[in-house]
Amino acid sequence: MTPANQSSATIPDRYEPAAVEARWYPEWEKRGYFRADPESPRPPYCIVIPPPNVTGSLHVGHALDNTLQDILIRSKRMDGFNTLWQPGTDHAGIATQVVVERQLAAEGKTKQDVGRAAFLQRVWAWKEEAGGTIIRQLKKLGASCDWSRLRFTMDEGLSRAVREVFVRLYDEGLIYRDDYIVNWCPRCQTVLSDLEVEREERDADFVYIKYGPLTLGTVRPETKLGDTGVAVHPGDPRYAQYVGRTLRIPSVEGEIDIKVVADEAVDPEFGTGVIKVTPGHDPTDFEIGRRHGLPVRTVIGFDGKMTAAAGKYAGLDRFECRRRIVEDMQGLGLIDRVEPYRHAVGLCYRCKTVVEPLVSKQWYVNVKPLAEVALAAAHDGRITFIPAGWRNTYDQWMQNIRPWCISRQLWWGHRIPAWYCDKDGSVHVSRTDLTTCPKCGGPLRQDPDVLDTWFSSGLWPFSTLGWPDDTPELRTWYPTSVLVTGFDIIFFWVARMAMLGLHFMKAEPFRHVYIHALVRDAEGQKMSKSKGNIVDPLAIMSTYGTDAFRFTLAAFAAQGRDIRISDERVEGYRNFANKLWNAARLVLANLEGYDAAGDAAPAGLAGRWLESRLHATIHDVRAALDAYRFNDAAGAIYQFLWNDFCDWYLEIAKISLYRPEDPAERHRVQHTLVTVLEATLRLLHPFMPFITEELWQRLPHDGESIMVAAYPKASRTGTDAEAERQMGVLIQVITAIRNIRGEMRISPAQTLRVIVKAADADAPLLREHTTLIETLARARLTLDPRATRPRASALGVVGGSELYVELEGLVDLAAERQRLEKEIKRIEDTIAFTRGKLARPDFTERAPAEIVDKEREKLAEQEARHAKLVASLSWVG
RNA sequence: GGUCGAUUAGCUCAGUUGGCAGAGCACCGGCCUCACAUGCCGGGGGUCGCUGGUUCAAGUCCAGCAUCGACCA
Repeated sequence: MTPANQSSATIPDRYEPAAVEARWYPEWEKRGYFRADPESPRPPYCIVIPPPNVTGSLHVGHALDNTLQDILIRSKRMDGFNTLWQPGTDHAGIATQVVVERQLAAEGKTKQDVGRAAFLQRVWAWKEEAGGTIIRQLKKLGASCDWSRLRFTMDEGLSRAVREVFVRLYDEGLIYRDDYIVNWCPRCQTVLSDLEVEREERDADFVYIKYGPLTLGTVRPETKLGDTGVAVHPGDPRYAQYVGRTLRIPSVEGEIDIKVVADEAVDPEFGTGVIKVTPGHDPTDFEIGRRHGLPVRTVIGFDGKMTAAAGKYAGLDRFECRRRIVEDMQGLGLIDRVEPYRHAVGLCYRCKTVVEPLVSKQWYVNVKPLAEVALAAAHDGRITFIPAGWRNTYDQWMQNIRPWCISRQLWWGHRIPAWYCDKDGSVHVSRTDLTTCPKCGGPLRQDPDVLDTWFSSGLWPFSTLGWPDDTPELRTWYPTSVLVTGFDIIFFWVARMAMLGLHFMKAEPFRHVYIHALVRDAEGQKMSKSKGNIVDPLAIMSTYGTDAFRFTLAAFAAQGRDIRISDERVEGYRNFANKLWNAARLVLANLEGYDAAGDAAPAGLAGRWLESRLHATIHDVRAALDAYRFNDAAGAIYQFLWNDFCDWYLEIAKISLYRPEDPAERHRVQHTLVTVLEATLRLLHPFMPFITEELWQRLPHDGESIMVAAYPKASRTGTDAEAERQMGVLIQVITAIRNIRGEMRISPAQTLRVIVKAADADAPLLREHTTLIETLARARLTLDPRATRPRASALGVVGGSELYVELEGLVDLAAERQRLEKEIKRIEDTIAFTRGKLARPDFTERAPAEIVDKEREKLAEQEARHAKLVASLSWVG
């Protein structure tokens, strides 16, 4: 046992987080506490970090996500598990490339100017420059990741995993190339997967165009140039006569031929029930076109401008073309009418440019078979969602899953391992780079595209552990224990990790998926740079301390809710940290003469009560953590520390500490203070790692760091019902006296004289703890079983006992009369309620006997209390 | 349009098997009481969105409605 190593004289009366945080984190890291050991015989516990963008910086969402992970990891580590928190970052293909392109643009250059190799060199340089930021920030947050295992999606091992997966899926026929309609971002110059397109409601003109005998509505008149048909619902009698015919109709480009087809996809209720079919520029139309053999006519190019096929509109921006074509049609009398319309527009999730559906040749994963396995794993409980409701979201997506477009027209990322032979037209997919065609020996060129970033992060739970090699890490920690992330990422990560993990590892990548809320600002708005309502976690940490920030996040992490964060809320928990600091200061200031090694006599009533409360708290915290109820865990500790420990026990302890007539009693109190505080610090450590380490080191303790001390266990004999009951009586007595003082507006400086007519059952208890009551209530007690109520006194009733607080000369009695009347009114309401309940035969006959008995008991108590209060009215008249 | 969620004190939110509504902040009153004014003591404040239903008993279960939100199309 290490003795307290610093006297309280040197401890400031306010907790100053900055110095403490700066001291302990490097120390923990230096001592290797974060390091995981795959050879350890202890039970494994593993979390892989959802990898943040390597060149990004920490936002509040990361802070929440990683605080919760750290709470889990630290508590499990302390609890004896062989924990690995696997850190890493991803290369964020589009986002990172955009940044570097912008840097080049500032120099007046494009990436084509510098060329692919030089461009990639610049991206790597930028990655080296910016790549450390988020890692440093995670350390600032206190994250206890095993940094020696830091991985990056584009490092050598993970790149090998990516290639292995690509080749295997290709060999299994699950990866293929197809000409299909894709989401194209004209700004980023790349294709996007369905998931990477965001929807946004926008106002638009719904233009009704005359198509010969038909009229149809569209929000995209410019795509009219690409129309190769019109479609109606097969059951629509209005248009049945036209189906199958080819109409020659006037158009901006002169007369054109349009085929009329019937297709189930048309909603007869919508607009006129006729739609134009533009297979080259609309996903639905593409499908309709395929079903009816309509040709694809591409009129908008990859640059977002009209192509040569658009005739006189060629070269115009697509939106400019829209205006012009409406004008022209208006001139030709081809517009029937224009109506306002609100519809969802697809936007690039990185740059918010309106996505253009285009037909092109891309690589796809047929994820359907993988999804079926992933679905089954969630159904039979191998993967459990917490809260369970998120499984629905996962299920629905998995059930309706569509082929995953994985190629991207970017330079930054994993180059697709496919080579084309122009001589014989063959395609070769390979684990190793190829130079000559295996078939004809001719030259090969590699596919210029790279893979979707999410393709590599989908492998994360096993690629980071060494796959495709059979490593000790994989054997020890796969499947991992839990994935902690936000619901916005269920499809991007959770679903892909589940599919790929199950496919390649034949086991689920994680047993639990804990989905937490999204962090919003104080008004409940989603944070965004454009709104300027970004809460900067680093600013909060430096103002209020990392511990306060972490605790705030945990305390608000109730399941299934958004979290609104604001300075005031963090301030409250900053105060909590300060409260703990000062409580410890009080303890440390009173350890003189304390021998930690010496045996303490059994604690007195208050000590036994406190230990019982502590055990209940430990039990609650563990149960809450097991269920990922972080807010309950945080709340239980907060309540115990502030209310039970500080408000009650410390005040009681002072009696013995400040009046050391009885050294044995003083020693017992010291012992309770030290052991309870020490255990509470350990319980709190995962939430507030810094302040708890600092205080723990100053208290007598075993071991070298709280980080590697044992997480408190709730023993079976921990709770002491009798001590809780007895303390409950004392607390009620003290509160009753304080209540009279408060209501009567008697100064705290005034010692009250109180005559106690104790109920027989409680008389010994009250006699034994007279000093305790007197000190906490600031009163002088006279215990007298035969006391009569003095004139000019206030009455307090606790159980069967009566308290007479002498008011002679202190207050006017009308005030006490008022107070009594208020209390009588209140108890009469309660009695009426209870009587009403017991009067109904339905209740007494049908409710369980124990519930009815409880109600009867309650009523008796209430009536006794009422009688005493009523009787006492005459004493103040 | 489909799916899911929310609606509880002035504000932000807890409320896990149905059994007399809780917290923090804010507010009111009293205190610089030798750990802490980032504090201490006391207090007020809610038809638990609306309407029905099940039940002895509903914030809690069921149905409908209203409002808000998210996701998917």
